[in-house]
Amino acid sequence: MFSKSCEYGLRSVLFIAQNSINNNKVGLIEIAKEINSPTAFTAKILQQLTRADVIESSKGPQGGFLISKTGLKTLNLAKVVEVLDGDAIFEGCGLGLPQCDDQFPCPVHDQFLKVRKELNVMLRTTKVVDLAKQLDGGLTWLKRT
Amino acid sequence: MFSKSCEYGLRSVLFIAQNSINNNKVGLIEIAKEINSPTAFTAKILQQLTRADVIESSKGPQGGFLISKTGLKTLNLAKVVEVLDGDAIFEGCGLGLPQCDDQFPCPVHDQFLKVRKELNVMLRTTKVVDLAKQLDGGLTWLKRT
DNA sequence: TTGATAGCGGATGTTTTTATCTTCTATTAA
DNA sequence: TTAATAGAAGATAAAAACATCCGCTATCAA
Repeated sequence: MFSKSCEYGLRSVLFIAQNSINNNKVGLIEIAKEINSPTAFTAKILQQLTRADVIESSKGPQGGFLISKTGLKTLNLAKVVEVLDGDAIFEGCGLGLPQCDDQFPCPVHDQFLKVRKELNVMLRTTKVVDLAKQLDGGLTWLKRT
Repeated sequence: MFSKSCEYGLRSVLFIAQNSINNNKVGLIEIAKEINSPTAFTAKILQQLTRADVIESSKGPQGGFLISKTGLKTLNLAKVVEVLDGDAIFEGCGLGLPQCDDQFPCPVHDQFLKVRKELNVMLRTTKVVDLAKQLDGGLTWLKRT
């Protein structure tokens, strides 16, 4: 469904969000360890998310990553996916045809339009902060303890 | 959503099905040309589909690919996707977590379960033969003429 | 002010996916 | 029976995705 980058990105964002709720900044090493991802690769992804203003970073000792209170209010899954995987999953033709649109639909156009729309709505309406709260409450897991 | 292999595979199957409806066998060159795919790569994909009994092939002059009448009756999109992309799209965790299940759900488990289920139902209930008929009737396109 | 820390950015390496090339075998028709 | 056709299969190559390494810069605390 998503690229590895996007999976690591989503997991990172959720873990950072969980910590930001508790006013806690988290560093790269801790993030990679906690979401079980390759450290250096995760660093690249966090850089992308920082540049896109999805998360904030600070350098130096006691540095790390966080999501601001205002950021938490609006951040949804779609934004993270968009930054890391682009809009292919939202827009692209199911059969990979470049010329497929409503006027010249591919054979699976209608079927995919419906499913993709549902995915889009789900990603757009699912707020990171809500998932982070469930995670913090022990209702969901990023890693088997 | 799907790999390139799977996209080419689905397009091939639909084109072969359209021809099989009209009792027409089609060769590799024609398929690749008609669905706008790299010929040699498409050959590999057709081999996979042949081995999996999704399509049938015959060698030599007048050889080519086809889908039998009985095959057409039952073939759906899910089968093709399964052969070429495996079941990751149906089963895998949205965040790529290996230990994610109903008992230890990841933060997006419920949301993805729903979307994935819809995708699964859509792929299983969409019959290749019906899409092929629409294609044959000029209602949908695999290639802009 | 200086040393340690931690993120940044460019270069590099590995693996997987995508794609091609070549040789072989089965089939058909003349 | 033979020449041409067309798919099968293995080796090879190119591109993209995944991942690492290393020197740099900003920051904080002593």
